[in-house]
Amino acid sequence: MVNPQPRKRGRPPKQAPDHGDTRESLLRAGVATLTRKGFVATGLDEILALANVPKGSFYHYFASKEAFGAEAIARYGAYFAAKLDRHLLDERLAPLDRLRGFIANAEAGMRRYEFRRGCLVGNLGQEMSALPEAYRSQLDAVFMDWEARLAACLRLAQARGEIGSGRDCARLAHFFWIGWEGAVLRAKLRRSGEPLRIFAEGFFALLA
Amino acid sequence: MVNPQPRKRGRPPKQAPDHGDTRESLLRAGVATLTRKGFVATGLDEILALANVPKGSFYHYFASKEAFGAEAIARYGAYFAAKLDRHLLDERLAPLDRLRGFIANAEAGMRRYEFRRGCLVGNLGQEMSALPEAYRSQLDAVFMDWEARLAACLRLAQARGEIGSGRDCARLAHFFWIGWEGAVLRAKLRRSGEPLRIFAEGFFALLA
DNA sequence: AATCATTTTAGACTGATCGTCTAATAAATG
DNA sequence: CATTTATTAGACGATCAGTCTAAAATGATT
Repeated sequence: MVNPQPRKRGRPPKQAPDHGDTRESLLRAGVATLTRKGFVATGLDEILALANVPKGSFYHYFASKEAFGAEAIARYGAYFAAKLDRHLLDERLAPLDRLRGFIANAEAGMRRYEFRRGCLVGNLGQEMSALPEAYRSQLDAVFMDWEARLAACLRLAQARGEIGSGRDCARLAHFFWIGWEGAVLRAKLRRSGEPLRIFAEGFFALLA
Repeated sequence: MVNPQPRKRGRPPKQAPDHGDTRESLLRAGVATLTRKGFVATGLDEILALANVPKGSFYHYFASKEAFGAEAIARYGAYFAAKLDRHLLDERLAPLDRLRGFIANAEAGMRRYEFRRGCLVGNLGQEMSALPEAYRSQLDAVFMDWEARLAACLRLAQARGEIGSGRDCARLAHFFWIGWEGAVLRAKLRRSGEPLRIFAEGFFALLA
């Protein structure tokens, strides 16, 4: 349960900074649930129950499920980009070791939820043909953002001679995220981190 | 529309061999729709309308939506395995060219539907946490079947020295399907065959 | 302090759609 | 003609996203 305490009716006090707290709980619960079950399979009632927020509040803060989903995508995209940077910009490690660190961390994260949660962006991407068309460009933009961050890291490795100088790092980054989403999908299906490791191994073999 | 003619109530005449036709129409329409929209997002009404079959008939032929889905998975798995064999066992081509042929054919197939249809097995795998648990082993088995067929083809290439003799072809095949599903997902999202080509290029680079 | 305005919540309600089921219908069978 | 078997029509309750009204609790105004 994300926010177990009950809420009081009426306007909240100003010094008790409830401001945006309900909204925040909803988004947190939404990201968690969408990451696990996807958009179509997730009912508002489920998010509401997880956040301990009454239904009446939802439509006070969000215009629709579609608008809520768009914010959840943005939220997840930013959260994940920050996590990525924490690894890929860590100057204590060699560039490729940073990527290895991210991969290990991602597997640990999936294991923590018994491989039931995947990637929100991947989930919604797969559902695209049943989703609001406006999500398409948003999801694609998130991928491109992640790719740019990875490409920068790969270029650092390339400058150190750890990636052949002829290789196109942007293309390699593209390749990585294409395959990584497949690996996450498969890890969810098999309830195992092995697909993540198999893909990672292949990816690193490709760089040499 | 898969089967446009209307149906009469009551037991059908014997000489007009409708036998199994309704059921067949349902499965065909089901595979098409599940390949496009996934399991949860697809309502029975949509399949029924596509097959031009009345709702009451559905539960005459199938015990439940879950049972119907299981048959659709099996149907798609077998259909796809046959398509795979048509390429991978084509002795007129060198083993790796057979794989290239399959990839090109798959891209053409996706383009034909404007990249709106993906892979039924991949779709349902992604939805797994909202699906009947019984699907898990079934979907995994389909993947393993496809992997075995690809691995055999790769071993042929290895025997011809086109893949390093130290490489584990089963593992390479596993890598391929992990990444391929990611590429299909991305192709759907971008409405473009480019992700398929980028993944394929990387995969072949990995073999050398 | 009393009043008013604003923000938020409670939860019943709507219409659509979901998967499922029963009773009726029509042909085959004896 | 009576019975059995195959098929369908349409009703059913559950659940869905989304709406709405009234109540409640605070801030602002006087």
